[in-house]
Amino acid sequence: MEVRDRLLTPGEVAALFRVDPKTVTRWAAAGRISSIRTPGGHRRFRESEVRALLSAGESGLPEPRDGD
Amino acid sequence: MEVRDRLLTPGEVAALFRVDPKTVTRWAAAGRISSIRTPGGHRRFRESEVRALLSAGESGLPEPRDGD
DNA sequence: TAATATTCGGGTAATTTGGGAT
DNA sequence: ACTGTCCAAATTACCCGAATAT
Repeated sequence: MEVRDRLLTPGEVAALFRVDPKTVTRWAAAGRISSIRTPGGHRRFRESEVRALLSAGESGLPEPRDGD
Repeated sequence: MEVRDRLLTPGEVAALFRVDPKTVTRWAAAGRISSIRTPGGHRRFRESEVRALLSAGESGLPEPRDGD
């Protein structure tokens, strides 16, 4: 759990998952992904969490890890 | 193996292979093709892997599998 | 301050999922 | 063994105007 983590915009997260930015907003509203709120009400997402979710697919093959 | 790879939707993969989207889902469930899951449960596929599969099998010989 | 792009909200189509029967 | 179709439920995409970000 990194203390210092780069924040991604809804548009950036959407591009990584190949979904609409509004879909990312729904994930945050449903608690499927943690989000930070700017004072203006816009959402930001932790890059480490997003990358972890992107790697958590079902491939049937072993996933490479740090240190391999 | 790039972490950041374009992702394709089940419908797009199905169109490329000229099969029903459900068939693509079965390939993913059987581990024949790796897939990423969105937090909502929908599948995404790596474009590089799909193109590799589309280019494979040009030999005219049957593909070796477990049990052959 | 102004200008542009993005991200709010809601509402309604389209797509995907999973199971089951053919 | 593999694929295409039918179904209901869930998820996602696209529409708008207004607010926020840079």
